[in-house]
Amino acid sequence: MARRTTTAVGDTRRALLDAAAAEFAARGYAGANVDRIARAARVNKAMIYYHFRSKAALYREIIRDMFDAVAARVREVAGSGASPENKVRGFIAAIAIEGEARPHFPRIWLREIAEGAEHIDAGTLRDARDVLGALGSIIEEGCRAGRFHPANPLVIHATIVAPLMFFFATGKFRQKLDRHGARGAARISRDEVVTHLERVTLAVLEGRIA
Amino acid sequence: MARRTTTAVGDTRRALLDAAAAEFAARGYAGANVDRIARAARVNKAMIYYHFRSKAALYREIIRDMFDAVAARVREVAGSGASPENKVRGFIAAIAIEGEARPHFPRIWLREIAEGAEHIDAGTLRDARDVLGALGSIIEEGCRAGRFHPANPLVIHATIVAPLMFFFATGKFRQKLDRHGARGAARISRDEVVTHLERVTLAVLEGRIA
DNA sequence: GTCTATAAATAGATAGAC
DNA sequence: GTCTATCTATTTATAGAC
Repeated sequence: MARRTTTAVGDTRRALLDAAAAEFAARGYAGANVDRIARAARVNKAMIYYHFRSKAALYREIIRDMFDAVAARVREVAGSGASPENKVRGFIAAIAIEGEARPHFPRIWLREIAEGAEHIDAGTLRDARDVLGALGSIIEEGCRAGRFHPANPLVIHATIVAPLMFFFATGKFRQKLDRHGARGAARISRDEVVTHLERVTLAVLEGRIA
Repeated sequence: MARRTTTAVGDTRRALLDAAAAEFAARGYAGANVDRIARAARVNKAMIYYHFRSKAALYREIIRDMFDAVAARVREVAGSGASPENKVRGFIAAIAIEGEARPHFPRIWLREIAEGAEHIDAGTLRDARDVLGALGSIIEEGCRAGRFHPANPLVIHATIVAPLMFFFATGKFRQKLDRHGARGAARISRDEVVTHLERVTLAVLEGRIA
């Protein structure tokens, strides 16, 4: 019997991580409240300090998990045997899938940008660098194969990642706008955005823009 | 003599607004500290409650100023006699100019998105709706003139505004990345981003993408 | 691993003199 | 309009029992 009567091992930890991600996304690092996190996780507050060391350490762990997942998926795409075109599609999908799988990631990501990556540790910074590097190598590979024109990876990165994070993070905002006269602001699908980004990015890289 | 010996009328108010914008950008609404704002403005803390009513009211005023400025500029572009193509260029320029003129705007904008526009009053919401509406009418005008293909204004908006705000807000982050192995992350100009967005957006709207 | 109780610091806000 | 002093509530964090 590997389980307790009511609670599985690690449940408290998981519940805290989930509740904390929601709280950090909604209120930011400084605005987040450990009491509220504990209450939402239906766990005693002291457990935060037992399982993690501090509010800051809890936050860093959440950040690290998110960026690790994105970086891993992107590295996998870049290292695969796919064509440069499909690697670009895979890159866009990687960001979209991870941004969607972790409902609080996009909002936390926006806040970290605003904060100048202040709460980010060396490993997470390496993740960010790797994502950018992977995109750069995909572009280079396409250029060597004579299928892509040279382009600044930072510009391509910004025009893919920013709209995607923006889209995922604006769910609430768009519903509010919809109710206030911007008819249809809420009616837009994830696929519409992804397809648009694929079309545009590939057109740019393949020099299909007059 | 309309001035006092040392301090012009309204100086305290202005100093507080500037210091507060910096504080809110760096730490978010909940994380911002009124003591720190007063200290940075070299003004007594009680002045915040005299000139504004509360921390919340001070924040709302900053938000309103920023979005009013953007909306005004965008409305001007949409209502001008320019061609649809130049109106699109004007729209992109409007966002870029205001995002650049108010150094704290992009980071505060990112945070507001993350917060689901919680601190936003009705006037500011109207601004947001008008910006989206103006872009929609520019696209419609281009379609009626047979120069644009139909496109979802929300998608076009996201692919313009998100990368621009992202670019302006990531100044610090990109310098950090640059020092950590992402060679050239800091070496990218505002004009490079704006030119890229103009080219891509017009190519999409004019159906010049295969 | 989990709980109660509480310490210690910091926050937003105001009263009242000048 | 500006300043000092202070009130009150909230917050992170820990000690210690179970």
